[in-house]
Amino acid sequence: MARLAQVSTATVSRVLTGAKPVSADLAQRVRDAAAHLDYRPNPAAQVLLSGRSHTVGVVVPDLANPYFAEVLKGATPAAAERGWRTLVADTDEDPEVEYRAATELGRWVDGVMLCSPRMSTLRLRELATKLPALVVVNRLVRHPSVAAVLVDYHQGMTQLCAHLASLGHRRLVYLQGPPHAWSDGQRRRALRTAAGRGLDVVQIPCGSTAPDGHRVAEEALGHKPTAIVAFNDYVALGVLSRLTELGVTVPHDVSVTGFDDIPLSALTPPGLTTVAVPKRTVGRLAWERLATEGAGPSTTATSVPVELAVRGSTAPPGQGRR
Amino acid sequence: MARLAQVSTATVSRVLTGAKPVSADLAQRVRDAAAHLDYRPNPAAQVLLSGRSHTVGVVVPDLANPYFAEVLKGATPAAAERGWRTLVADTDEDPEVEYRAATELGRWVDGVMLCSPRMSTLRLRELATKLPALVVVNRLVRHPSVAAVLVDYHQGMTQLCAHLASLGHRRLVYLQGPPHAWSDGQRRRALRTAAGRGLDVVQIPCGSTAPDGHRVAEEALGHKPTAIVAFNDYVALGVLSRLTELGVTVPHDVSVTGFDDIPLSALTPPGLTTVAVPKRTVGRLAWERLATEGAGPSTTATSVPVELAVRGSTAPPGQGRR
DNA sequence: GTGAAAGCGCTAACAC
DNA sequence: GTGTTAGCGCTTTCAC
Repeated sequence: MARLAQVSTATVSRVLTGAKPVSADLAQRVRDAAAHLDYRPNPAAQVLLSGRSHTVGVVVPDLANPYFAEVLKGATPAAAERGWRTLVADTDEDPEVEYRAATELGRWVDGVMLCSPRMSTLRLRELATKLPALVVVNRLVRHPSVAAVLVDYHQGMTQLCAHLASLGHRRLVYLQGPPHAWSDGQRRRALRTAAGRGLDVVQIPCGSTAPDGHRVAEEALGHKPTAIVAFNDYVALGVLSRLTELGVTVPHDVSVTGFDDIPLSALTPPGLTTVAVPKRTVGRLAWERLATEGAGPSTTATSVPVELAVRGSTAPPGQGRR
Repeated sequence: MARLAQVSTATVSRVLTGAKPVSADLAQRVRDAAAHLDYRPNPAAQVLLSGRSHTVGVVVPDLANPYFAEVLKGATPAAAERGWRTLVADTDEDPEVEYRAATELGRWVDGVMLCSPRMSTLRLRELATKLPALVVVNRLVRHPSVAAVLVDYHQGMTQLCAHLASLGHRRLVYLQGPPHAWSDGQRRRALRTAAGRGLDVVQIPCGSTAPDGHRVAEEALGHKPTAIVAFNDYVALGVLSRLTELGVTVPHDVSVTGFDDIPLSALTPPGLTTVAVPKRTVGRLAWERLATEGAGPSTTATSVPVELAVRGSTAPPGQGRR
């Protein structure tokens, strides 16, 4: 390459990085040769020398969950705009895999974006000291070097409860999310507050997928609620399916709500009442927190607002069961 | 590190890689020091030296599509078992982004897994010469250095048609997938054969998502089919939603089929008749083809069988519309 | 069985 | 403005 252009390797580097001025003549020769050979600097050598890979690692509990896929679709293009890559790891909801994936990624990348981590706070703090930079999505971590982007689940659930209460609902069943999910805790905190205001809330363990919702729907019904509040939309879809099988009509016999607002939610008759979360925005913001690392104390968490989306799956109760 | 253990860096390397025998005494000192410092070899340096990153790049058109998320969940653990990483890129169905992503990944990784590529065959061949190794999923490429893993969509669609024909269906509407999708071509090839055997098939452009299916369902109905054959399950779910809105009963008024067998398909009443594709197996096989690169001529494509899954969304036609 | 040293490809510091 | 050189951290000769 340098030989073809008859210049030193340093000159090639200067032309390609634009770090120092090079005479027009040489610069052209270098560019011609580079184009001719389809030459690109070896990334490994660049990383070794600079210690920076311009890559951010993204760790998610489950890529098949549309929520995280969307977060990724927010983060990746935002990063690409500045010439950064994203490297994704799926942990299958396993806290141990999560920790290992983050640690290992940390050796390659300049920063890690940890989405809805299931690991303990202790290990999370450990990670903070090991990784070059860390931003956590959907989990509050009090640590000077950990940035956080938080969706306001508490506010969303509060709005959902207010909506149901205003329709006249008094008895709800809440289908809990995965264990150790911070976002589940936020939702439940809001439910406790709502319960203090006269709403009767039964909670049952469930999960985060449609099969989970399908499985527990009948049990939920056993508690005679007027509304079933699912951890997220995907779970709610499973609930709706099961209710249909059971001959229970929504919202006539029981109301159902979700959370997140995935594409199917608007379509599935009668339309799922949910809380819209700007998922791509979450991804973009998380990337930005990582990119502007050091531009200020990261102790403040970025909060992302949500919006109630009322559709056909909620209605006043009390028409009674058939 | 080497200083702490009072040995040369070469000895450290030999202990850690296990390349050459080292006396028990030294080996223990090295291991202790490594554990104490939580030492790990710098990956960039290893890559620079060896030219191998033990990383495979996976390029998919859309991560939000459960299909590709599942393929990934097949490939990643299989690769991890051998100490390999996967690096994922989402191209948003854009052939240009796809080419760039694969090319750029190729500089980092030891091989690229290109899933359902939308780019032209010409560019695909170009890629083959640029990349260290290439396996293509769901696309037939005749090139000596390109391995292929193909799902037998043709066979699946043939079975689906046979099933519908045996129920007595004579007029179908097929909702086409994304342009340039090889798998769509395979399905259509099977449909043409079926058409030659007396099945009347109307094809209309659609896409690969639930909103796509929702959008075109009414148009499909306009062709007065007794069955609607969707490109995939996700599309079919959109169709089912729209039909419900329109007061059209499945399978009484019209039968509906999907393809792929995603988790929701089994749940959604009345249960979606579809073709089950072993998605994780596809991912695993693709990884294996990449890993055993050079272990033989890659000109033969690996074919993955599929299986018809009959559920409630298909039934004999002819009860007529209400 | 062990250490010293070369060199992977690149960029920054240092001559000229 | 340009070339020469050192050195990023590792593994692999090559000597001993």
